[in-house]
Amino acid sequence: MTNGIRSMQELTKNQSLVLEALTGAAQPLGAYALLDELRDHGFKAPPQVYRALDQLIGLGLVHRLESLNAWTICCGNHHKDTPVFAICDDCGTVTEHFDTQLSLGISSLSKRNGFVPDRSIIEIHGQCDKCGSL
Amino acid sequence: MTNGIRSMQELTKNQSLVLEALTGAAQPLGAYALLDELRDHGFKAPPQVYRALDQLIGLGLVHRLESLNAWTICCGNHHKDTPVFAICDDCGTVTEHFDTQLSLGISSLSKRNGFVPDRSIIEIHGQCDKCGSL
DNA sequence: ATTATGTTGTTATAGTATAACATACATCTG
DNA sequence: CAGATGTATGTTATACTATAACAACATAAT
Repeated sequence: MTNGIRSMQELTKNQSLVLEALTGAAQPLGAYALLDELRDHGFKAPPQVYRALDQLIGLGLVHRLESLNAWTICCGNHHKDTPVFAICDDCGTVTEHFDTQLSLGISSLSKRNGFVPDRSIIEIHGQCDKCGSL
Repeated sequence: MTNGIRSMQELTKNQSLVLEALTGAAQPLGAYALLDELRDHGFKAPPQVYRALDQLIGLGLVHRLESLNAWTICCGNHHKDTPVFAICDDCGTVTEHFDTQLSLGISSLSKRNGFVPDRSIIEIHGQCDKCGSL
């Protein structure tokens, strides 16, 4: 299986291009923003972007922000913990956090309700440090 | 102002129709599912649905599920608290919860980072009670 | 080599949401 | 009342987001 081997060694060209574009961005990018940025590198159609994004998510290198329809790089190796995103509605900046209390809260609430959690989404909209103090 | 008065007394026709459709549904509904259900009642175009949904959300009667692109009725008067949704990926059932630990966690994390929270999204995907025990 | 399998490219289309303008209707003001 | 204002609603058109389906290509195993 080519994919299993490659995932250990390196990313495909498309995966690398998408990851670099996201890394260079100050904010999360939408799929079509990525497509536009990567046309010079040979990208021509949405599926190329969506596939690379799905694969990068599978590798834990990228997150999707559900409330923005956008993607951002994963900062760190906290795989398995639920990431928490603070999204500034003024300047668009998004920061990623990990929080034990929130992770435990998800587990606890799930257990209490007989629910088996698989993946959780926590996104906080508001004003960031900078924008809040203006 | 008509709206201020009406919001105290009653919903507009479109708002009522959308709310009833959501109340009668076993699961969250998408905007176009609502549109189809309400064509018999005179609905003809998406904006009618989206406007009613926005208004109902403003009134605290309806929630949007960001990870499903769908809407559901709000169960209760917990206005101000962050709702937590448990979404069964097997049967599609969604339950709404309120959790002090999670609410405090959101506040705490925000304060720690100088973030001013406005609205938060917590959605847990997994298997519900029923589906998990099959 | 040939088949089987998986990955990528490409076209077409499906699904979700909103802009923009038209119309109607109620309330306020002179 | 007449006109101004504000909101809600209807309607058309379009923008934005995502995936299905098939073709082309590459790779690995038999």
